[in-house]
Amino acid sequence: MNKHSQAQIRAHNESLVLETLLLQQPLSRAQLSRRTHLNKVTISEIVSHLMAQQLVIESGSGPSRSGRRPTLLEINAQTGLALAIDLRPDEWVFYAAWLDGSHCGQPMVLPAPVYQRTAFLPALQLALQQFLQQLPDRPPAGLCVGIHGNVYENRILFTPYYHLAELDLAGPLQERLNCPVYLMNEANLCALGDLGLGLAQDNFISISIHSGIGAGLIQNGRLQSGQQGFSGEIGHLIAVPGGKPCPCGNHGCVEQYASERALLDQYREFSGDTEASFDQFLNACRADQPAAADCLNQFVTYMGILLNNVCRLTDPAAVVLHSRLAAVLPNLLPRIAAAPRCRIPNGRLLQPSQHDMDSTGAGGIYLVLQQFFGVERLKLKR
Amino acid sequence: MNKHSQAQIRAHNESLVLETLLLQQPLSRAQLSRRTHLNKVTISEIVSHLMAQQLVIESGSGPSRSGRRPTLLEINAQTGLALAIDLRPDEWVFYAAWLDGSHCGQPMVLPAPVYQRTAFLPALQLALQQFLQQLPDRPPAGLCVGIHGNVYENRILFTPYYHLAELDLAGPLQERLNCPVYLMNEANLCALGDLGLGLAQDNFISISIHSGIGAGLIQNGRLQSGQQGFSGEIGHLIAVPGGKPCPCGNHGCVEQYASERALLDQYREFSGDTEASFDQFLNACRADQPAAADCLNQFVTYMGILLNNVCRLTDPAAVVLHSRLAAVLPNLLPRIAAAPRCRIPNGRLLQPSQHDMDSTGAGGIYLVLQQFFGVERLKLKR
DNA sequence: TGAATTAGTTAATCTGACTAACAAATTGAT
DNA sequence: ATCAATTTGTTAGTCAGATTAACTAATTCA
Repeated sequence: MNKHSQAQIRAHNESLVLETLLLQQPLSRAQLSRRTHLNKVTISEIVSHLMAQQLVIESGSGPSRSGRRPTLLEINAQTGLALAIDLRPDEWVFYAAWLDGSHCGQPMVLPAPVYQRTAFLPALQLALQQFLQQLPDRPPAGLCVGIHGNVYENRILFTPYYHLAELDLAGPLQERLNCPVYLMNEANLCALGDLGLGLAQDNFISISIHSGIGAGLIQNGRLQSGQQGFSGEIGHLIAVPGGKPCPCGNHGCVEQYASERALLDQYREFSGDTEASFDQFLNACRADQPAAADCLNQFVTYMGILLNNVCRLTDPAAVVLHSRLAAVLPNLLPRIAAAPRCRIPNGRLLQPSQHDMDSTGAGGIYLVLQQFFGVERLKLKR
Repeated sequence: MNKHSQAQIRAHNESLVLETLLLQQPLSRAQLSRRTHLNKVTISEIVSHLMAQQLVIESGSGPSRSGRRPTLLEINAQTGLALAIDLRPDEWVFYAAWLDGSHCGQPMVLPAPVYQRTAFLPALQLALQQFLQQLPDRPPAGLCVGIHGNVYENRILFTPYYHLAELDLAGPLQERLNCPVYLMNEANLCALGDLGLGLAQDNFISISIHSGIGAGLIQNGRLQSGQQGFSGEIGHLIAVPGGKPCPCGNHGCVEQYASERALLDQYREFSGDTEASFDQFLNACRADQPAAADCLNQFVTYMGILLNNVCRLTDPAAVVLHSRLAAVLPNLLPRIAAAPRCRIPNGRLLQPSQHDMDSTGAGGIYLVLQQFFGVERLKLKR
């Protein structure tokens, strides 16, 4: 708990007004007053302050059945940019959005240069510079960098692909951009992205399947990252006691059975095509080839176990699945949900991600805006 | 987010003062001012209000190196009683504590009468009446009833032992006692009890092993009970795909391998003594009998898997184990923590429960006091 | 005995939300 | 057209609660 005093009331109520606007804009002062239960007068004061800061603008007047027509208020989205970068193993993706979360231009994709550790930051700075030049000239509200690995309080603890542990990315970028910089685990960002889209409710878990398997856990509308930022490492839940060895040192981790890498290995073995690519596997799935179908059966089984375990422990309202498989195979999710071992509680949803902007990027934007506006919840405009 | 106004500031700051006192009493007004960062004057006002309510008393003066000696303040523990009941399958236990969490007399234990559903509430009312007669005559601050089963927002959804689903316990008790009544899952209460003892930090998980296996999940100092109060059902994490059938409908739930019931079944099979009791099993463990040792080996293995799965998903700072086994076998916990599959993150603690008051009861007291004082955290006096 | 120090109180000020009264704008009935 | 009814938004004044500054009270130590 923290001390409260007048100044904090004002800050809090200002955030409340912003949050309400961000979730339901456009709104008039009168509507804001009704929704926040703050007095009309208070709302007017707060709004004029926010307008002085250029955060809010009047955007015309709304309809009325009888009585004076309301002056509509909106977040002044054009005054700043939220930035996000997804540092994937194979490519770097740069995202920019206006302050309401709507895209600003297209994401920029670069093939990931494999640099030594010391060259990493300069390369990133350069790429970022290049990206910024394409953008309208607005002060950045913040930058969020999605890391495939473990991050805790802006420190990188471990990355499986690059060797970034303890490399200070945030400091130099912060200095260069003159805005806050946040580092965050990629799966956690996916969860924030789902939250921002309003796809899922206050309690859900967002599962990302790539070459590994990770998850982000949202409880009571907040991301739970655990004591050291290691929560959601569900790729290393043990699905098969004494099963296949995993680089983590254990045996039988789900990641060895249901990740893209595991599926591809399996497919290569079953099909005899030792050079097959993941895309070829996807095509084989679509074509219902027996080798691919066997792989999928196995995938469904292990996903069922994984979902059961996750749901039993945290009782989410929904599970969102981020996977190239789900995008390609429309009946995959129902199959998983119906798997005998899945046991997703009655009526709970297993749903695919629905971002047009990639989820990690959307999550980064969400985080930046959350911090910028000092707000717990908001909605990203598409 | 909620609107803030002057009245709420005062309520919040009053709670802040109470919370600080509850965690660190006795304290002087000056110390309170320093710890809460509230002004001396404000503290004096709040304290005199709390004293008028009989919640706080002056308890003498403290030492001083130089200058006026401070007047020490304490929670006025004797003005009310917190009550808790643990409705175990085999017995009912009634607890009473003063407002600082210290015991008031000994818990009352009754063998659980197996009544029909309709007779349950009258029997409970009668027993409670009897318990209250032994207690000093103070107004109850609240009553918490620990349920072995699923509870959500004071509604009982499912109980494996009694048939209490949708039976309204809270309403009638509330009316009789004239104080708030809370129903809560037993494993969740254990976790609150551990929190109250200060045994564990802000992120931990508390695992209870009886005939089944349950858990309570504390994140950021708050109990996470999931969307429908079903979180922590870890007895039904799948440890062995396609393993032993479980009444829940799945196969291979940990509960079928590491619960007291599972251990006893196993021991009866291994030892050939089909009538052995759990206490006999415990004795056999202490005596290092081969059949018992085999059971324990299996237990250690499955607990290792369970702990790995739980820790990977939620990244707790500690795991507290509530089990008769742990109390009896001092080297059991180190063995589990060292199990090859346990993978509790470096330096994280696996520790036994340390309540002298039973954990469920302590958790009930914690919940009642939390609500009574309107406070997030507090410390139970032993 | 008095200087230094700490605890707690009193009186006055400041900030922010609220109330009441009003002006402005719009609909719809006469 | 005109006026009543209704809704929006503002202005002026009040109230609650935290803060500041200046005080009294009590204690240690030289």
